[in-house]
Amino acid sequence: MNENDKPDSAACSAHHMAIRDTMDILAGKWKIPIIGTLSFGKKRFMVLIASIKGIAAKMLSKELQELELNGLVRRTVLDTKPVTVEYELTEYGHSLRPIINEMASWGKQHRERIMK
Amino acid sequence: MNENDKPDSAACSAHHMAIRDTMDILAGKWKIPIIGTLSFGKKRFMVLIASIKGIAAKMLSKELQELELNGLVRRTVLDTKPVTVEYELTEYGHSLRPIINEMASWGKQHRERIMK
DNA sequence: TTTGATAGTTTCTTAAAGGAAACCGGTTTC
DNA sequence: GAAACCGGTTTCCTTTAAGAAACTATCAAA
Repeated sequence: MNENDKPDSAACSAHHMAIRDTMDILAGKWKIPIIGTLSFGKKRFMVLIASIKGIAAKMLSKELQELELNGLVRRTVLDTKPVTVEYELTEYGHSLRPIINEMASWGKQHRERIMK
Repeated sequence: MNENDKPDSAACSAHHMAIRDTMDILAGKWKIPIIGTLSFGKKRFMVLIASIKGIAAKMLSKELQELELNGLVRRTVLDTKPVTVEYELTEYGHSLRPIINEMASWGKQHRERIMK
């Protein structure tokens, strides 16, 4: 294979597509904070609002919907006096751990590298 | 530690920041295709334009500048008849491999999961 | 019956990302 | 001298992401 050839562009673009899928799922300002917060256990809507500094209700609800759609988060309505809603990471949601950890450690050493 | 507490919010937000740094570096529609294409070897500007389907000169040049700024890509001007410019991944650029591979494999199985 | 809590939605506005097309400066071949 | 090649930049426009603030529906306690 010559360096300047496109090597198997079909497999290659499937590769890029898979990466983009993953990026899209984690995209936006709030997905990581939300997943990070939920990784410590289930939380109600208002608790999330309070835990994630700066997030607005609109954003939280929108991002949670996307995460739920992708099967990463489970939403449970509880039959309490004022209705409460609990959000938690699914098993599948937890499967993002390795990726997130890799990104965190790369990001950390990158910051150090940039500083000096 | 109670499940509903914020556990060490300082370390936690440093963690999120590191993840965001990594995401930002890979963000945008073209970073992954560019890195992917360069991972097979150095390429000239026009070759990149031709290899990366759909990219416009403006975007390519902008994204390459960012990648260079972050030390992931090296730009070399060659003293040829019409000046040509070669772009290549640095060692540092190659250090993204593990992350990119993890994202690719997670993305692949996610796509399969969504299909069924 | 008014107030407060919960879990959102709606509306309006601004900021950032991205694309299409034209342009530019240097060089070289016809 | 005209046209072409290379590596961009500029301008203009559209789309998308995000934030702030107000609003809604349901229930329960005071």
